[in-house]
Amino acid sequence: MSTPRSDPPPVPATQALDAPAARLRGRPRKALDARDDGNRRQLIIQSAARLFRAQGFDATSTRDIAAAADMRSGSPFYHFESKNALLHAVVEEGLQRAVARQQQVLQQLPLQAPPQERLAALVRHHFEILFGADGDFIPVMLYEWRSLTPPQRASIARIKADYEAPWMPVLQALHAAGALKADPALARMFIMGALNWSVQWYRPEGRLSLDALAAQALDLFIGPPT
Amino acid sequence: MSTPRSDPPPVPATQALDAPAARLRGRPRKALDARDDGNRRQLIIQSAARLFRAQGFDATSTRDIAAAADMRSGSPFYHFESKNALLHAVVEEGLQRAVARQQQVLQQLPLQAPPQERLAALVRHHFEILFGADGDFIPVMLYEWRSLTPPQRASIARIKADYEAPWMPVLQALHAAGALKADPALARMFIMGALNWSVQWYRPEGRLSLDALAAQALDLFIGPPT
DNA sequence: CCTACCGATCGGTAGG
DNA sequence: CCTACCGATCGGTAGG
Repeated sequence: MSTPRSDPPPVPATQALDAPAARLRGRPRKALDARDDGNRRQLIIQSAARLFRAQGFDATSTRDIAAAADMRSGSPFYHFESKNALLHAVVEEGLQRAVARQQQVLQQLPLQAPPQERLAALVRHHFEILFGADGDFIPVMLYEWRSLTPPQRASIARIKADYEAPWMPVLQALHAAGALKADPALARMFIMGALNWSVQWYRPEGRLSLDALAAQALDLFIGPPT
Repeated sequence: MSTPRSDPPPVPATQALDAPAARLRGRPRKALDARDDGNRRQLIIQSAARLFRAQGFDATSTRDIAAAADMRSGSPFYHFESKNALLHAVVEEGLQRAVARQQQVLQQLPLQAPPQERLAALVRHHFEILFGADGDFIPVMLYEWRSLTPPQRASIARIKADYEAPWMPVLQALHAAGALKADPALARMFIMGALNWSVQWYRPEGRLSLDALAAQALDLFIGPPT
């Protein structure tokens, strides 16, 4: 009457032995598009990001992740050394994408764009990172920073600095122009905090659009556009 | 050679039986000030708050808490139904204290105090809550909201509403006076987010005082005092 | 990448 | 409030 100590068997548990003649009747194969690629690793990262965001790192078991990626419980460890290494991969990948996309956004601005317009683009893009299509990665970083090991944190902090760097000259220009009343370095911390905290209360499916959200944030920090 | 399955024995493990004559030579008594009060429960809450903040709710075992409160592993369950009930108690107690102290702060303001001064008091007090003497409770709420059960969240949300209520008339007055450029309801979310996020980066032992921190936040949101 | 499993830890409890 | 323990779960691994 005791609970089995090992993983539950796969769906069809008819023959236990892997007799050569039974090979083709074994466990159903994965869908073709999910096999033989090198993107099993990506699938794990994607699944982990979603679960880590929804439930938290500690509350997500590696078995949950394996199931979400359509694998058996031990298989994520073929791709990742540890659960922590997987968290690191999620955060690193999300942050690298964010840096790349932010650079694109900034390059698409007119060369002479005023700092107000630059800040608007940065803020709007930041909300996109938080709530857009693959918007699980950065919230995982925001929530689970504590779960990274110190060396992992150092590794992530370097990429994070790349993300934050472009904000400073913009805030300094706004401060010099009198549009920003606080010290630019502290303003950056407060502003990013205000934006990041929105993952706690903003719901993209609600009435308020991301554009309107960004406009209100800018109103608060530097007043309405002139 | 296997690890013991039960808790490690108390420091002196000489006699196993509780022979009446040996009563007075048993396990050392707790310090007098920690005994016979009804405040063992408070000690557990206090210890849990500190550990939950430092390590997170999931990463803190009830054994850690028991040890920090100078008890054996099962004893917290004499005072609390479950680990979750303990988390709820921590958050509830912290929030109730915050509401009470905030009311005091507001009552000490001059009756005719302008909204700028009122917001300054609210912001300054909020930082006090986050970084002051027993500053573990509210950060636990901010970090571990997800770990509360839905009924617990509803219970806490009611007290949270009491805490947040006094902010709205102040922000509305500032908006009407032209000092606050964003919609007051959204401004409240952004402002509290900016303040709350500071637990991620501000260190009270650093160069920046809480007063200076509050002044900078006010500069950002409504400009320098006139 | 799966099978079958280990060792550790954890929340919680019966009984005193 | 302690003792002694249970059942479940979890991260991770050897071997194929």
